[in-house]
Amino acid sequence: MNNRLKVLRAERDWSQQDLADRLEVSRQSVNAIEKGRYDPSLPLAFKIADVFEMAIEDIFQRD
Amino acid sequence: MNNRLKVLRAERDWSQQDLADRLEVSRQSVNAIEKGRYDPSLPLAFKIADVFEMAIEDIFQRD
DNA sequence: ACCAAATGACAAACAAGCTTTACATCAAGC
DNA sequence: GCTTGATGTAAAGCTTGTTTGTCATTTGGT
Repeated sequence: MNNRLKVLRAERDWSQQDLADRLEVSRQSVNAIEKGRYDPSLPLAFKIADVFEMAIEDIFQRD
Repeated sequence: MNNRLKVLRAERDWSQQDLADRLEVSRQSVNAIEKGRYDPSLPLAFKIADVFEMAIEDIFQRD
């Protein structure tokens, strides 16, 4: 899965830590997901979609 | 997370095994997800959305 | 009543997601 | 050159997701 986290963060000028705080996960999780080292769980994907006010499909794409 | 798998299967007259075959996962996984014992991974959620030709958000809802 | 298919559940084992801690690198500002 | 904030990575440990195997129960058809 690809994701647009880095861009979406940049658009809002959020650090990985800022996003991690909003998602209530560790900064390392945000980093790992952003770098594609693993995919978020479905609940976390929903939370991410909430935070960015977008559909999951508009944030994550199959590769 | 709630999900509409049972209904969506019923609409198509698919058994859990039928769906499992299409998703390329075990029947036990379909059963467990359907019964809410755990949530699918994000990649599997995407596959489910593909199979039903629906958005993830229209199949899974936060509870 | 019988049979077969479908469903629900559990256990053991392994894979993937997430946490904390910790360390290294990089860029910006002073 | 030093400090600070942001980023990338790694190890160890816990939790969650998925598999295979197995069994019990339910349901539909004949």
